[in-house]
Amino acid sequence: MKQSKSKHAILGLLAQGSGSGYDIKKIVEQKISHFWNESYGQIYPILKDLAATKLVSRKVERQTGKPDRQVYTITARGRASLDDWLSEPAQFQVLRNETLLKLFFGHESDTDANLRLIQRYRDYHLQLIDGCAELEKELKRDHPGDTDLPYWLMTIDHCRVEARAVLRWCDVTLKKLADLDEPTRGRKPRATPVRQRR
Amino acid sequence: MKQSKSKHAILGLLAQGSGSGYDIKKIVEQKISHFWNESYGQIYPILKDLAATKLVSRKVERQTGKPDRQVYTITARGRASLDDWLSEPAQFQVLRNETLLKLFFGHESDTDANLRLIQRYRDYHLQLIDGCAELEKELKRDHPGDTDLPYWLMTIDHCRVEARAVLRWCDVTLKKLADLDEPTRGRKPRATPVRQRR
DNA sequence: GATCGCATGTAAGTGGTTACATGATTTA
DNA sequence: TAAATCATGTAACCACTTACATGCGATC
Repeated sequence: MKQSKSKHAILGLLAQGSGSGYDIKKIVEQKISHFWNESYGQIYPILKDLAATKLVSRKVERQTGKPDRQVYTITARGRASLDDWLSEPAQFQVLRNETLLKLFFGHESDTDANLRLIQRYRDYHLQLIDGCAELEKELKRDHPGDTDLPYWLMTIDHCRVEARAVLRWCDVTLKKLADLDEPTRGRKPRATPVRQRR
Repeated sequence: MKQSKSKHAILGLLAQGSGSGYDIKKIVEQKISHFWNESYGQIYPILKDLAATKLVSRKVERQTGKPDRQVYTITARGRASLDDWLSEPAQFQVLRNETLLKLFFGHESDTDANLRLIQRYRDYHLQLIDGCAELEKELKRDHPGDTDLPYWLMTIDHCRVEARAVLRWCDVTLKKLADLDEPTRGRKPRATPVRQRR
């Protein structure tokens, strides 16, 4: 098992506070979903593995009415492992962008499809920006004065700054696509069949 | 086998020109590496599968001195499949950003490590911008007047616009990190041991 | 009576990378 | 003579997702 990324992501979250697999999933969705994701299928086996290698400890919390919780807490060894990972340089993996892939094949498609493609991409980034604002408000409300907060806000800022840039690119690109089309068609022929090219 | 993404990526590249698995790999690296990647371990089995399902045809090209080439050409069925895929909306997958993950845990790390983290991220994006400029020049030189060119340039523009935004974010963030640190230390204590926190 | 939230987990499958095998020719 | 380029392919492995199973209590 390597799983270095997910493993350390979970370890890091536990360093910011003990919790269950269910808690981890909630935190991922709420606080870091703009740049990270984890599924239960990863989280539970990794927690088991972390416990087996003594990087975290586990204790059962009985609850009435609700199922028992397995609460995990980082150990000194876990801290050391986290610190090692944090001091290593981060990897930049090539991010696959399906929208750009389709746009790259734009000439194989038709203008309407291309416009729809970028319009959806634009909508998505608008929503992202809203989501960032929402999350920022929430975090500031729920964690005032928290020493972790400034770092959290920096990641939100990254998301927002990037989304804004992409938004502007969308506007420019929508214009370019319309211009590319203009010489060919005399304005809105509409009845373009779906499976047509050029 | 689903492989919808890689499969259609390869199909699309073949639509822009016939070629071998080796050619595909070259094109991926040269033209779309800023937002896509494919390994031989994917390419060759997918080409085999595309040929088996008649979406592409294959013919052997004998070469003297060099090994034979398996040249693949998209068929009418392949075109239809590509068109179907192009008219479907693109998916936005959550991109995992390890740098942001580590920054999110910034308080669990130390300021020097955080600064190094963002500095490396900044360097990477500077290089990316250079790479974009380089690629743009190359494509304009090698494919003047090509009908595909405008779409290719749009994807490069996306990369550049995004990288520039991230670059600015890096500068702001580096300052924020330095400011966060200032109240704690009276300027450059230097001998901070690696495995220290807070 | 349906669905949502809490809570833990597994099995099967997918999508992808890495490393390896082969081997000729050309370049450094 | 070492390494890079051309060229095709496979096997093993890994990371990750999806779907499923279970079951209680609260809300709609």
